[in-house]
Amino acid sequence: MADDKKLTTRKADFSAWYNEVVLRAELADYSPVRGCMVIRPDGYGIWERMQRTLDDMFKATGHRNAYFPLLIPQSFLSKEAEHVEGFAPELAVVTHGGGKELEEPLVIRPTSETIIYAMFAKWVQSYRDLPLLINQWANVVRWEMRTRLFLRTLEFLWQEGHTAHATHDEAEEETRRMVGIYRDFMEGYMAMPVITGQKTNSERFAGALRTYSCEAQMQDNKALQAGTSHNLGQNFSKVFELKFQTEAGDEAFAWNTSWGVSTRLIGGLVMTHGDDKGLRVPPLLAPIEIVIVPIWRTDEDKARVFESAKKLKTSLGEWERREPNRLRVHLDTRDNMKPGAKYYDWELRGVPLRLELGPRDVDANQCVLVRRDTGAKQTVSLDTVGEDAEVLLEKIQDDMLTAARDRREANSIRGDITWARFTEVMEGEGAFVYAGWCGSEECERQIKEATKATIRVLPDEEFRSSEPATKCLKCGNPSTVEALWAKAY
RNA sequence: CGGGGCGUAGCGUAGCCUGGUAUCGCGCCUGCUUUGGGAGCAGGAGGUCACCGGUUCAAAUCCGGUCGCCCCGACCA
Repeated sequence: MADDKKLTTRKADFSAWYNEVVLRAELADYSPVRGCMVIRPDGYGIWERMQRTLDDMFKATGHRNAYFPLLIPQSFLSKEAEHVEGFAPELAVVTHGGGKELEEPLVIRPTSETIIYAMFAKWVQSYRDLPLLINQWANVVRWEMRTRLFLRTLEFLWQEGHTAHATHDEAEEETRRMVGIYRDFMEGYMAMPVITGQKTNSERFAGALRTYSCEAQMQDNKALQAGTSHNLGQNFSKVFELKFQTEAGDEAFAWNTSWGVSTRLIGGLVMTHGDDKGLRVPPLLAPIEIVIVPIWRTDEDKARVFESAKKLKTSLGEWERREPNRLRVHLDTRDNMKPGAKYYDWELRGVPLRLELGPRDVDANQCVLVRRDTGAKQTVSLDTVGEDAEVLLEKIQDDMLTAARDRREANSIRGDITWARFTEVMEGEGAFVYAGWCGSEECERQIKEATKATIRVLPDEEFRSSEPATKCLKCGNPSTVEALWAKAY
């Protein structure tokens, strides 16, 4: 780095840029164990806001939290054939406990379907016990070969929802409902637009009937699978004997769903909104929404600027918002840094709104508000700064979503596309390509082999092209469904 | 697991080829002056040179081995 104050630019090296932002904004740090990470307070603060919001959304749709154990008997994993096949390569297995070799090894959960449905089987007897709507916040372990901060680590934090229903249709409805909730969260809070749709069989969750996904486009035009929701059918209920007596008195297997999002979302946030100055956090998820930077020249100035700044922090902190939350304000009192250095520091950390207050401002009963997303400055009266800040924060939130959506659309290609053009795009800048697909796994496989692009989803109706491609991207046969192709994280 | 790179102060590094007890920058501490876009000066603290073994009067440096981490590929939320 020629100038170690500056970040590597996104254009020069996107993945170096990403690592630098995560480390320097103090979201996370490497741990002594390969592939594991420490989530630092600034990163965890974002996660806590995500958790709180999602948790409220889950509760509002009737789900309740519970906690299931970290350790699962190995035999449980083996019961569902596809499931064990899918997860076997990445399991961490505990073979010893209390100084002795265990009779049956225990796996550290890579996901909790098996233990949860085994328990559900004990709890459900009658259709009156359904639906059973459970969520848990937990850590899971998957022994990945290649790891990246937040995006892929050996251990990560997530929530996994698990439900049991009396009918297929109810389970399907639940599966779709949760995709909708995820989408609302990602767009409404993260300002990260997503394409929703169904996964092809090759990308389906191990053991599911169908998998739906929310796919976001990162600034390098690669797709990030941001959340998934699975209709598990009766695959797990059959092997764990999750049965119930129907209203008519028959015995039936329950229908299950599971759905999850993880700390990977934080990586998505960085790669959606970050710029060459650092992180940009959407206001609704920002642990600090407004940072006050006081400016002074003399001791006398310092005293009255600080006094004014403290009052401002208090009054903003008590400002009523549309939600029961208050404005989250931080006053930067560090006296060993010049204001300019503080600006760079808070820009790196992504605080959405900066409030500059100097002697001249105090005299004039005003302050300067600076948007992190656009850099735009405006001078406002101290009498109205609460309203002004609130309006600006809402605007920033909206504008960030719009900007991200515009960028995604500018990097999307629709309609029939030649194979030559497709490979050129995937080898170059990349894009979301809505192309025709004949439905054969062979074409899907060949395209992946040739270009590393995969079908991210078969998009839901509202995302499909008004004039979709007519021919399969690979074989040229008539297209049976429109598919969204992209390289993925 | 293949390919590449790197381990020297909290961080980033020079020194290694050609052996002689470690350089510089940032950060940190103290003081003074500063503060509206990355402050200046002066003084100061901070090191098992990743680890183990070997060669040598002498090893960060040469030789052998081990470990770890990062990056790029095959698998993945």
